[in-house]
Amino acid sequence: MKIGYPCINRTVDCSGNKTFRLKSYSKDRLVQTIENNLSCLLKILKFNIVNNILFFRITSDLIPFASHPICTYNWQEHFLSKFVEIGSIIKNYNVRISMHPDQFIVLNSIKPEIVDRSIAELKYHAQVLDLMNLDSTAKIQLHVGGIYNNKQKSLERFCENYNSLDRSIKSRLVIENDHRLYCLKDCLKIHEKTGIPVLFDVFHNKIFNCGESIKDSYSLFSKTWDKSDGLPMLDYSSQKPGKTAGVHAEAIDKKDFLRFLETTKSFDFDIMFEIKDKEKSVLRIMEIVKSDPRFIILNEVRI
DNA sequence: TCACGTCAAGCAGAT
DNA sequence: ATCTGCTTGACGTGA
Repeated sequence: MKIGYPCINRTVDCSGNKTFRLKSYSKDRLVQTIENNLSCLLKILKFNIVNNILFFRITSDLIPFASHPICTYNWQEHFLSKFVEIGSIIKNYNVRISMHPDQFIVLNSIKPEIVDRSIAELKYHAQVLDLMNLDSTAKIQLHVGGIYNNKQKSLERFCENYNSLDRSIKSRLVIENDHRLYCLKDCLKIHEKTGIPVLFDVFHNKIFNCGESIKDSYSLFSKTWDKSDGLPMLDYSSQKPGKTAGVHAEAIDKKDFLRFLETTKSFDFDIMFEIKDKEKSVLRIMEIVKSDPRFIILNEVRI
């Protein structure tokens, strides 16, 4: 069991998700931005390792415009040695990696051009992980997509489009229950048809579910992960008090999380904290869970 | 140097 | 018709 956080670290003195406007695109600007983002990613990973944070979500902004037609530069080759270096650190310290393409990626869209763009973006994500030589336990998590007034048809369209994907994408793609359209049960249906693993979002499930009992949820989603997929992944967050349902909290609610650990003590998975203050909440929780035998702890790491 | 409108891209429900 | 939330900031123009 590992605990991680997504994309951004506010403690290190760099920003690993720098980008620029499409209007100001140039090869030089691209190279310079990627250079910054990759160096910062390495810095964040080292920070994480020293602090026993062994799960991390890499930002989709790593390579700006990677799947946009404007980007014809071979960044893959130009930065190959950097990718390999980062990948070695990840593997040497047994770090778990995920990525989460953003809301524009809709594999079950009714518009073919959106599906095409989405596949191009998935290809970019898979490529990043491939260039780092990571195995199939490094995952790309995606929501099922839209409903378009017909959930059954839209669900089937997801399965068809998933089946047509390259092996390199399929081996990394997992689906996640969202907070208003596709519940855990829907995702499990898709798993039955395609074999795709299901990532469980505890917070989304609280806001929107199809009546699955909490206890069942953990064993049901865990079973969708094969040995080659690694430990099941789970997204965890708390509601920001006084905000509309679905808004993520600023910091982790310690009591709520300890209760969660208690109810799930017969399971093992990797937990992603979707919390605004990122690594700070993870560090606070790490202090508490250090003694929990389920957690993987590195001792006295120098890097 | 700073504030703030806007940024490649989608969807659906709320306002 | 427009805004909100989604992993979220950060770019860059205008003063």
